[in-house]
Amino acid sequence: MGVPLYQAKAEFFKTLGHPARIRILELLSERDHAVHEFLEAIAIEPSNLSQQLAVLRRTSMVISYRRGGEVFYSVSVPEVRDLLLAARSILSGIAASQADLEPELSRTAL
Amino acid sequence: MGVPLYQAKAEFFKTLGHPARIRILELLSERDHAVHEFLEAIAIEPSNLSQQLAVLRRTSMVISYRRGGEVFYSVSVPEVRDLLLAARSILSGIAASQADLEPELSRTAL
DNA sequence: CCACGACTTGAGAATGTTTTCAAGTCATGG
DNA sequence: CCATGACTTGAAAACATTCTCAAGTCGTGG
Repeated sequence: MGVPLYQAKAEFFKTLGHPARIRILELLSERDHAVHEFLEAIAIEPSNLSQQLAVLRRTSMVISYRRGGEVFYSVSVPEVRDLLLAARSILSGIAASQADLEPELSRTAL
Repeated sequence: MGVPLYQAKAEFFKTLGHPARIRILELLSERDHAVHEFLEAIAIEPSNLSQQLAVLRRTSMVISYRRGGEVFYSVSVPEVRDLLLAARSILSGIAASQADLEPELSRTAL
């Protein structure tokens, strides 16, 4: 028998539970990116980035391919974009009923 | 200024990233439950359960109320149910292209 | 063919989360 | 009014993730 479903779900959400991985997925939901492009956008050490990308690869959320000297990444689960949008709207609901973090919600795409 | 949005999202997903918390939310998405009902359904120590409930309370995903001797919990963010469903379907997509955990996907509601 | 840029890997230290245990609180039935 | 069942809290131990640093791979331009 496989892993219980609720545990697979927990692991799935856990892989979304890291700021750098969220940023990566946000960027990828627009278009494929090379690793050095993430480095420009994300404020993270190359080796740390590589490990976060490895986490996303292991869970099959992204795939990588090489083109010339660069390595590109691509989302393999397009629905993740919906999840990011859903999180955004849930967060804005929670924020509305409380305080904090709200101003940010109006300016960004995801 | 508030917390950056991508970080708030990561924290949000992190609170979903625990098997007991997933079970709790699954049960709550059907109806309110008393703490002792979770205990019957979840295989977890009372104090551990209480801590996981506290995590969900802190992030405003559930609220609790007391009725007589029992404490009840209720989801305060109904959209979470959609997230659980989305995760289920994404997982089934990933599983279909690989192996493992698949059999479980047909029998359960969330 | 070899030096360089682009990226990954491994290993350990630093942090964070989860679990457990003992000690509470709170409401009710006796 | 106090014993009991239902639940929560705090603190420490156990476990897991993240970060950093040094060393490595892989292609390509010179």
